[in-house]
Amino acid sequence: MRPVPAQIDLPAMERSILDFWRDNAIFETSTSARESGQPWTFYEGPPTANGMPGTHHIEARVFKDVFPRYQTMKGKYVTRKAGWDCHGLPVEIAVEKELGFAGKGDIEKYGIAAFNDKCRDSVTRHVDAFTTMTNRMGFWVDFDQAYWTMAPEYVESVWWSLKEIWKKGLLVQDHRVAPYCPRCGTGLSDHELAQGYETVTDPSVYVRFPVTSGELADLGAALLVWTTTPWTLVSNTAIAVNPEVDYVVAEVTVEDVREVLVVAEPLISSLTGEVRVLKVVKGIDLERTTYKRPLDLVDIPDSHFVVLASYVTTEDGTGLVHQSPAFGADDLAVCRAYGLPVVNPIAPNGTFLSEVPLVGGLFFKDADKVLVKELKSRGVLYKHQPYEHPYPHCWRCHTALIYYAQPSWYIRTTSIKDELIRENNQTDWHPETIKTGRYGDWLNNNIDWALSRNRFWGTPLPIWRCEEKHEVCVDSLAELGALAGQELSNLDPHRPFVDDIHFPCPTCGKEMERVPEVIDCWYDSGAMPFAQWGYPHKPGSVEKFKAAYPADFICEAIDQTRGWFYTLMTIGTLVFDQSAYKSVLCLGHILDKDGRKMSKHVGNVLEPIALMDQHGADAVRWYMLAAGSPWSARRVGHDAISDVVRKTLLTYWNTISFHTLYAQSSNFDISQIPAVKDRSMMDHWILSELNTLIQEVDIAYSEFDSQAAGKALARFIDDLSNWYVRRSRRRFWDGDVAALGTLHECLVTLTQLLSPMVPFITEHVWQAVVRAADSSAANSVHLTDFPVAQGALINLELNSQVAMTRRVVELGRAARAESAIKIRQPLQRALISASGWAKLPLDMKDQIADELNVIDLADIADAAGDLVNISVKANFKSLGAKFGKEVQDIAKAIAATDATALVKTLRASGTTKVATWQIDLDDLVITEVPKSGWMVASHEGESVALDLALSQSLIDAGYVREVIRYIQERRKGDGFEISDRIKVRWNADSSIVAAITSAASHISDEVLALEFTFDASLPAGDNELQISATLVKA
RNA sequence: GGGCCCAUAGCUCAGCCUGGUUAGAGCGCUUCCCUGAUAAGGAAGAGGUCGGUGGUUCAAGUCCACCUGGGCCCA
Repeated sequence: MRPVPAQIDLPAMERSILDFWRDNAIFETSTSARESGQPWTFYEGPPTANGMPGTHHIEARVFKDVFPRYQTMKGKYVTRKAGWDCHGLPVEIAVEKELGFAGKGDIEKYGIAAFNDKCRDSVTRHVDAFTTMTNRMGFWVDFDQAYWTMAPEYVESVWWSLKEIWKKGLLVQDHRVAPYCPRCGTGLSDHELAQGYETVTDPSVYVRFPVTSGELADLGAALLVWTTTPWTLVSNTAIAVNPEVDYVVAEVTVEDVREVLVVAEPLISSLTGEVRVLKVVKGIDLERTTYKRPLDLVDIPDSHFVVLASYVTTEDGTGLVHQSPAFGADDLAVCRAYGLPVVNPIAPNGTFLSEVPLVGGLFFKDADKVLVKELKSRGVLYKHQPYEHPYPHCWRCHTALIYYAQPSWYIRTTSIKDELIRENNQTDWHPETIKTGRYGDWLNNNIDWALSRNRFWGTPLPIWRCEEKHEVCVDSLAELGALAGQELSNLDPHRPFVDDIHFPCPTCGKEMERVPEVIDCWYDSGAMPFAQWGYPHKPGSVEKFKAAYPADFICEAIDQTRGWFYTLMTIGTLVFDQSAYKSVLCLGHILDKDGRKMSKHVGNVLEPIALMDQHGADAVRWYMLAAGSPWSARRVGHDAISDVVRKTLLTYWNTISFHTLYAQSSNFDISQIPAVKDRSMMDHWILSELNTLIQEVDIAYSEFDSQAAGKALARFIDDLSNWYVRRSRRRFWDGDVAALGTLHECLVTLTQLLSPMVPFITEHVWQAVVRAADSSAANSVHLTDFPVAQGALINLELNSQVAMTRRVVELGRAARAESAIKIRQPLQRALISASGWAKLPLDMKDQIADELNVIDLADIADAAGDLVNISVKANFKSLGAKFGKEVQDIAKAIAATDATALVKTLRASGTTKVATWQIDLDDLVITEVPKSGWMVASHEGESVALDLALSQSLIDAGYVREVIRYIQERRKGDGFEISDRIKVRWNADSSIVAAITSAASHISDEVLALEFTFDASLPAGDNELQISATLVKA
């Protein structure tokens, strides 16, 4: 067995393990060896390669690593194909910044081909950084087979799926309301939008909309509507009310002028004057009520009635919201549901179309003043006041943005809502609350997927159109080539090259050209289950796809609920009528040590490689997996990481080091380990705990609960190190092969159980300890099978007895500390009170006596008799269940009763009456402590009492312990090996010489002395008993 | 503005589903002990208005409502 140093430099060790894995192709072997196993499918959510990796990337990647490793050990065939998300606005923005561009115009001037080349370069650069970090952290994923969403075969696969959707009629062009800068003539992304909010003061107007049908019309009522954008009234199409809200029809009288207005009941205060409520109507009952619009400047057919919309609130305004679908996303969605037309009287430059009366040619914002005046003159303006609110402006030119309907391509996901909900119900979410919570809500309120982007670096939308609006959707370069009558199989399927392909319309013969948009890059990543194989075009892809769909496991952070989790499920359901994954682990985010989100701007980002080089990748991994709930947001800092390392990983390491120390000195040979039945109770206990642990960890891993696995493993490491090893030390000194063998077996299994979480240190241990002792062991811990629990070795009673033993020892130590008598000083006896004490095996009682350095142990009940003080307390849990609200009175009655007599009666007869209540033993919490002369420690009904009386023989025995300890310390200080035999000459204070001399042979045995000679000429030692000694190797 | 999640010791977190009267663990700090694992191990102490306010209940960290702060997603 190779010697294992007591200290370990985790980062250095990890580098050598990385070399070992690479040189011996361990990852490749771990999967290829399982090729005949049942597949267990993992999908890698591709990181967007638009920036450098951060510590939050480690988080998801640790979880993506640990469960595939576990499943591999369980015999499953788990391939792990890497992937890179290459397209999208973030990449474009990074490149624009690099080139110093200020907008889309600059890109067009620069040339789309050249710009896209730059994007491609940028992606490649960042992929390298991700690869380095991924390797360093020990995430096993196959980079050689990685899919790239910008690869031609990937793009063609995406095209194929889009055509499938298009053929179903679910990929259509429609309007989309998006923020738009009328000066720059461009839409803005959300990201850009966030940078440009400014506080402005707009006119807010309350306007009357007279009802023209039904009972309300007979009353002469008008709907009262509030808006901060009077210019949108030109295109008023409908009025929305909340179906759940109560609306009042109120008669309002001001200076003898009387009118009837409708507002939401909670907002009745928006009415001024004398108000009399005529009736109350639910919003839902107002549906389709027609009204006369205040302005009739443009033609809007088949409209102007009340619609229902749950987004309408009663926070401000009147609870009736005017709808202008060209200028509001909510408005558009609501009006579309009612089949209302989208009328847009504003030109792309932000001015009203010239043919619009009154405001034609005016900039939209400037029209407000004119329109308010007009409303006033028409007598429909009820109130008018300035309103201050944040409003988005263009971050480049500070022009007020306009929410503006632009043509956009949609996937009609709303039409498969039921299927999505069905698939979601069959999905195994971790944590479960996401299924019905955040994600379920999102599906229930599903809106169509706005798929297109007016950008450059993305998968081009494969739709060609002629001027007659005939459409062709293309599923591959081959199909495109056939249509265009040219060989295109080597065409780069990106802009601008695909834009250059034109062909005659199959329907009318006119020339077709591609629509200008590219698609949302979220579609790219959501298409990875099939596109990673180039399905269905690439040879072999059909088989590969079928074997790996859907995934057994995916894992990302919580922000992916509307990102990848959604696009995967949606595309899968659209194309294959089945979600792309069965189980999904949804992680919380990583925050900095103060609970703030990590951002470059704040400067609190932890650089991942530096973090791992400081603490070790295993340390960071263990922290991510086992500290705190994976699904809650968690803080990460240096101190937090080094804590968990010390506590768990170094304790594990110390145990390994201890084992090798004694295994080496006694030539430990695994073939000599005795059968389990021939081993001691301690061995049986730790093997019982070990097999319990296997079951616990197996279940935890299979349920994706790394925290539970980590907790169980940490507890076992503590049991092993701080109880089994500690209590068995003498056996290790003696080279007891049963003890060494048991510890070895525990460490082998423990190393395997730990290996998915901390693959480096466990590999190191496997090589240095396991393979060194057993030439038949696998080449790597990661090539082993997951341990199988032996039920026959689990003994729960033994487990709980040892747990009790440890609790009693803890109490004893507390009493010792309190008494100020050091543990080296033996005591005559201790009294124990603990349920189950009588049945405790002698072995364990001996251990307690040994730990506490006490000669006799006795049950408090037997030994103490009247020496015991008994106190009782009401057990509210059991009393509450029986007597309900009377418990307080019973508790008082119990407190007033003589405790000793009460317990005596109860112990004799099992039940008794306190005042008028019949109670039994379970209704009391009994604490027994000895009376004076004893040192007592108690906790939760268990007590240990120490007899502090010291006889001369006890004191002498204490001296002997002092001498033994002194010589042991000298052995270590003088640099003797643990097995060296020595000769000792000693001296000590004259008062203790006799006691030591009479214990000479015992002392000699303990310190491995062949000679133990008193020598009065030695100078007195610098300690309380003046002990001194010289040690010579024998 | 809306939805969801979170808030417990100086720090990192259990406990909450299923309410029970002394709220735990680890780290850190102070003191002490043990030592043939020693840059380890053990004990004690200090440290908590369980984010706030109301409510339900004999009893609330735990259940309910609202509020505050943080996070995520969406506007």
